[in-house]
Parts: sequence; structure tokens; C-alpha cells
Amino acid sequence: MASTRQAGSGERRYGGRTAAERRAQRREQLLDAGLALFGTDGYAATTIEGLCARAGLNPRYFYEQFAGREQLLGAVYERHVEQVLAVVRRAIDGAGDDRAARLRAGLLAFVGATLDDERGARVNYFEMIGVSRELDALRRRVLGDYAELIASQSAGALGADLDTRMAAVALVGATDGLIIDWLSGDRERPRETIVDTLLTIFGPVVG
Amino acid sequence: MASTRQAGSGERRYGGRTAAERRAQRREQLLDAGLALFGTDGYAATTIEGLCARAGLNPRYFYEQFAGREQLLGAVYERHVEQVLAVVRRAIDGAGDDRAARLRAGLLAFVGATLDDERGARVNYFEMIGVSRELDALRRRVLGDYAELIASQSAGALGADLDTRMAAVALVGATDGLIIDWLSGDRERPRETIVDTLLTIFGPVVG
DNA sequence: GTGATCTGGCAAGCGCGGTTGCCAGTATCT
DNA sequence: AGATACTGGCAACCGCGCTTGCCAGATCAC
Repeated sequence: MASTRQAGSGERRYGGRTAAERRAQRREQLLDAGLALFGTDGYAATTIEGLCARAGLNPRYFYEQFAGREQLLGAVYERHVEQVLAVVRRAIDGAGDDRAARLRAGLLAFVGATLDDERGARVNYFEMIGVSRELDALRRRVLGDYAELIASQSAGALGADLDTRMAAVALVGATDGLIIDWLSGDRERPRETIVDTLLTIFGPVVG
Repeated sequence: MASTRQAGSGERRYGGRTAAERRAQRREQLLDAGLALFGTDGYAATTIEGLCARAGLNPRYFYEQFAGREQLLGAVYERHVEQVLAVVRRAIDGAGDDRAARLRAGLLAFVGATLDDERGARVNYFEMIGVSRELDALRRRVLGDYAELIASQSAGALGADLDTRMAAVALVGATDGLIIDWLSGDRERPRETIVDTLLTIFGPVVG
């Protein structure tokens, strides 16, 4: 009764942070650990104990945030995708009105952001595949986002007799193919050649 | 020395088959079991015991043929790829001299052979990814085969200022993208639309 | 028929990682 | 200062699947 304390128990501070802030902090630590281990050792070889050790956290806090390894992988993937997509959108927006210039800027930004984060790229293109139906569905949703982005940028320039989404899916596939080839091949090849090849393929389709 | 028996011990027959034949038979049984389980339950959810039960074989015979699950997966993949590639090559060879006709026939054959074998397709596009460096390398070798096939069929028609292999890799990527989308999306879409979309993308590149 | 070879089933040892509980140490609130 | 809440480490239980060995039954060579 005495002195009406600060609204229940959730407001107590620790290390200068509120409970929600601490939770968010631990979540970020786990996401970083996930990116580091999934992106180097791979998903199959990564254990929850290894993740906790890397994050400097007790296994207890892992289960506070995620139901299992798989859920963490999905969260790592989502964060990575959001980062790359943000970079790409910013590049397109800052590239003026010429459609060809916007296309080139967007592709260059995508290739750059992807290849600059090899661990994220490995998660995206290798570790996320075939793990579970949920993760495959998540990946497919992201594919839809990219397809929409391409369709919105080509603004009806796609051949009228062509299914817009399918064409966009194929273009994303071409991009992914080159990225994967670069990741698992000789990485000396300058990334401009990737962009040039993509422009040759995108060009006739997006007009 | 009496009666010079039939060259050593390896020639004894069992069930009308020689030792080598029996080995080959068991190998096929394991490959079939691998295709069935990897292609439906997935690689991660498939155990060696399950494979042996499906094949009707003792675990002992598994280790006679393969060092582990991963090696079996690779063998299943290789068999599947060879089958599809054979179908594609036959279709191209039987499509006359017109380059456009050969292209269409090859793509149609590839899409058909792939989508007709959903378990093989799942192995190819989902289960083979990110398992190990060896399997990723194997997959990359197959990608090289397809790239060569495309390059040989376009016969220098690829833009001279364009890296031939990279262009082919991108085209394979586009194909894979549409296949994966079909596999994990609504499968009602007629497969001709996939071929049409691919023709639109291949056309300007292979001439 | 007799002995050698092959087959298939059973099962147990083994290691590994997921998951949970406990406890001492530490920071915060009253 | 005393009570309370949070943290991190330790460890142990548990289930699962890999791997190997053994044995009874079946099949073939002589």
C-alpha cells in the first residue's frame, strides 16, 4: 500500500535499462551470434549452446526469446533482408528519374549490400533453404517483395502478354544465380561484371 | 587344385545374381529409398535407420555402400540430374536445326522432366543446399554442365562483350527461380507459362 | 548331405545436444 | 540495511540416432 510504487513489477531498472530494453538487448546479442555462427559454420553445425556461448548469455535467455534454433535463423534472415532492402530502396530513390539509371543503381546496391555481408549472404542463399516449411514460406514472402519492387519500377513496361510476377521471379532468380556463383566460385571477379550481366538480362524485360 | 573353380570367391551366385550384381541391386534400393525420404520428409528429418527400413535392408548394407547420409544424398542427386539431362539432350537433338525450336524444346523438356519428378526436384532445389561444402561443389559442377550446354547451343550468339559463362549462369538461375516458385506456390499454373517466360528472357541473350 | 557363405533382424553401447532446475553473486528499490 | 529481482554458470536428466556386433535362418557349392 505505502507509496504507490511505479506501476507493477515491469518497470524496475537494471544496469540503467528497463526490462524491455534488456530483453531487446539480449535479442540483438542472439541475432548477432546467429549471424556469426550460421553464416560461418552453417546451420546444421551450430548448437544452441554454441550460440549462447557466443552471445555471452545463459541458455535460459535463449528460450526466453526463441522457441529453438530454427526460429532464430528466421529472425537472423529477416533482419538481414530488411537491411539489404533498405539499402536498395534508398539507392533507387536517389538515382533520379531515368529508369535505366534507377535500374542500374538498384542492382548495384543489391549486389554490393549482399556481397559485403558474406555471412548474411550465406544465411540467405545456403542455410535458409530446405530447413522447414515455415522458413521456405518466409523466403517466398521475401521473393514476393522483390518481385513487387521490380514490377513497380518497370511500371508496365513488362510485355503485356507476360505474367508480371513470373517475369520478376525469373529476374530475381537470375540475380540469385549469379550471387551464388560468385559466393561459391572465384571471388576475384569484379562485381561490376555481375551488374552488367544482369542489366543485359533485365533490360529487354523491364523495358 | 582339384577342378579349377570359377576364379576365386567373388563369383558365387545367390538368388541367381553374382556378388557385384547384388551389391548394385542394394545400391539401387538405397537410392530409391533416399529419393523417397529425402524427397518427402527432407534430408534433416531422414535417418539412416529409416532409409534402411524403406529399402528393406540391414544397416550393415548401408555402410557397405555409403559412408553416411550425406553421401547417399549426393548419389541420389547425381542420378536425378543425369536422368533430367539425358531427357533434355534428347529433346534438343530431336528438334531439328532451327535454334529457336531447339531452345523451346530443351526448355520444355527440362521443365517437364523436373516437375514430373517432384521428389527429385525437392532434392535438387531444397535438400541439396547448404548441407556441406562437398555437396555444394557437386551442385556447382552440375551448374557448369548446364552452362556449357546453353553456351554450346547459342553458338556464339551471346553478346561478344558478355562473359558467356556468366550469362548462362544467370539464365539457369532464372529457370531455377521459376521452378522453385512453382514447387512452393500454386501448382495449378500451366507449365507452358514457365516456358514462355523463360523464352522471353533467354531470347535476347542467346540470340 | 555337409559346410561355407550370405542375409536380415535384434539390440546395446556410445556420443551429442536439447532442455530444465538449482544456486550463489549482484544490482536495485524501499 | 533488508528485501526483492535479475543474472550467469553449473550440471544433470533425457531422448535420439549412429554404429557395430552377434545370431538364427536361408541359400548355394561340392
